[in-house]
Amino acid sequence: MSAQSWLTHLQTNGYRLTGARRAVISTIATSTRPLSPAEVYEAARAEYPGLGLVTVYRTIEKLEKLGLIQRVHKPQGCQAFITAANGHQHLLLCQICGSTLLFSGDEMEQLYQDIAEQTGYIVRDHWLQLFGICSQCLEGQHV
Amino acid sequence: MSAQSWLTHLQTNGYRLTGARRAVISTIATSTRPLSPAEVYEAARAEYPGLGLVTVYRTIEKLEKLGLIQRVHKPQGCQAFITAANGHQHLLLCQICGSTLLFSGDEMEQLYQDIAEQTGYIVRDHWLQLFGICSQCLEGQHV
DNA sequence: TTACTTGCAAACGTTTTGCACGATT
DNA sequence: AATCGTGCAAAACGTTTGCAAGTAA
Repeated sequence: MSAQSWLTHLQTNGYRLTGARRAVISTIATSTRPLSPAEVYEAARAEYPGLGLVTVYRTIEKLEKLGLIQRVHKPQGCQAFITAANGHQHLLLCQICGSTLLFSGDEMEQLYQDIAEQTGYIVRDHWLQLFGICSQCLEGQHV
Repeated sequence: MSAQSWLTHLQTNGYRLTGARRAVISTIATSTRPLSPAEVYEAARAEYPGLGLVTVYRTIEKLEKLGLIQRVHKPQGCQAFITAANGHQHLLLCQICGSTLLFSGDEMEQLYQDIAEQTGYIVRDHWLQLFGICSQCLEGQHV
C-alpha cells in the first residue's frame, strides 16, 4: 500500500488531509525500518517544519486504528511502527541495520491445529517474528 | 524451574538472598499469567510489606539478565514478565484470563531455512506467540 | 567488617490531556 | 460556517538514578 492510498483511506473514514498528516504518512510509508514517534517527528519535520510531536502521536494512533501501520516488538523496545502486514505475513528484522521484510507464513496453520489439540486452547491469532542479518549487512561486515 | 532454584541461582551468581527478593521471586514464579512490575509490587507486599517498587524493578532486571524470567509482548503492552521458556519453547496466551502456557515448536526449523533461502537473511532468532482462549475460559463463557 | 541491597525522593523520558487558535471541508 | 486538527504547555505515567541507612555474608 502506498502513501497515496493511505491518504484516500483516511479521507474515506472522515479524517481530513493536512500537511502534518501527509508528512507523517510519507515518512512511515517510505521507511525501510521501524520508526519511533520521536524518529517520525524528526524526519517528518524536513517535509513539514511546523509539525508538533503531539500530532505525530495522534496521527500514529489513527493510522494504527485503520490498520495501515503496526507496532514492531523488539528486545530493545516496542515503540516503533512500520507499514502494516497484509493478511498472514510475518516480520523479518535485521539485527544490524534494522531493516524489515515481510514474508508469508501460511505453512503454520498445521502447527496451530496441533497446538490447539494438545492444549485445549482455541488459537485465534499469532505473532511470528524472525531476527537475523540481511544480505546487505552480511556483505558489509563480519558477524 | 522452581522459586527455590531461582534463589540458589541468584546466590551462585554472587547476589544476596533477601526478603524482598524472595517475595518478588515467589510472586512471579507462582503466577500463571504475566505480571507487570506494579502488579508484582502489589502482590509481593502481602509477603513482604516493606517492599519498595524500585526494588521490584531492580530484581526483575537481575532475573531477566540471569534468564530466569522473560518479558511478554502483547497488543496491550509489553511490561509483563513470566518464568522464562526452556530452549525452543513458545508462548500461548489466553485472551480472556491472561494465563500463559509454554509449548515446544521445533517443527519450525524448516520454515526458517526456507525464509533464509528466499530472503538472503541469516535467521538467528525468532519469536512466536499464539493468542487464543484456554479450555477453562471456553467452558465458562461464550465467545 | 565489608560490600551489597534497600527504600525514599527526585530526576528523567515518553505519552497523554486541556485548550485556544488555525485549517479543511 | 461548522467541525476537525494543530501546536503549545502542562500533566500524567512508568522507569531510572542518587544517596544515606540497613542487612547479608
